[in-house]
Amino acid sequence: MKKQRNTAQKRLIMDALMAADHPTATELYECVHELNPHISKATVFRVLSQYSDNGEVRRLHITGSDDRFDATTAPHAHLRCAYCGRIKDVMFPELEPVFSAESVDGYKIYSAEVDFLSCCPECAAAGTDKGAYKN
Amino acid sequence: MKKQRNTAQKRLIMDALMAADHPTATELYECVHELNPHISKATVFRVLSQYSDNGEVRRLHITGSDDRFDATTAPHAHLRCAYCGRIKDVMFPELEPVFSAESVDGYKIYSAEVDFLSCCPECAAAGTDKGAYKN
DNA sequence: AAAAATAATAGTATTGATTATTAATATTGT
DNA sequence: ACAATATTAATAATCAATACTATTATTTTT
Repeated sequence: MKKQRNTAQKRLIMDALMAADHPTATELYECVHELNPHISKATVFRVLSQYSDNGEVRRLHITGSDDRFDATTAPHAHLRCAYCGRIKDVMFPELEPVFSAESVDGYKIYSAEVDFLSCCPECAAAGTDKGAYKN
Repeated sequence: MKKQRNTAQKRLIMDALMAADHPTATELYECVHELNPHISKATVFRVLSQYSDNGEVRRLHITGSDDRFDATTAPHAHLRCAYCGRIKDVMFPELEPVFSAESVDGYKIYSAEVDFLSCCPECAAAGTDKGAYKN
């Protein structure tokens, strides 16, 4: 792998990612663009992919949305509200064996992604829950 | 929800989906197009979305690929080989509590998706495994 | 069994996220 | 400072997914 350099753009993008909440690349671009209107969209995509390849950032493949990015690297699952779209990090004991699996059916495991489609308390309180399968 | 009709196109698409192995919509379109060259790409996307909204089909958002579709509705996780891209359905006892969770942190759970990034036995044997984080 | 109402389709155009390209700029090692 | 290498901005290109629309198929009503 090519040696990587530390640039102002990368720092800006990483800082914005840590401040943001599971943004898509495009959302992060908009965010970063306000701080430095000169930054390119392609740079955001490239830097995120680079960090993701390193394992410094996790790329989330959430159904029904573009890829999202997460600066939290400790093992955790995601709760996504089907109605308002918010995503919450979550960890509980039953997930432990899933994230620590090293081999399954002869496949060597590198990492696991666990996503729950759900209804958040706020949307439930607002009566938004239709019990849908929608995804 | 609108009442749904059972059409020749839908049957064709569903049959092809069950015969195929976690295809993307485009792959499925190509497959179906050979049997009926008159069928429209938009129809494949529409029918798959319809089934997915019903819960008859699961939509998978897999890293580095377009959405894929799975006709198997019983709870199961996916093993994806980081090198050859193959996807294998898998179920083991430790996953049971994950798929049967009904509520977490006040979020009401509708469904769970579990995906393992891995190296399949064939790619491991071929020495392809680089232990990568790549996704 | 027509007519009316509704759903689905084919074909095409459009959208929008992501990737490729390339010339210019910045960073690092010597 | 110089040479080698990595990074970037800006733009163009790609391609999955969606929107649109006129037409066709199916169901329901009369």
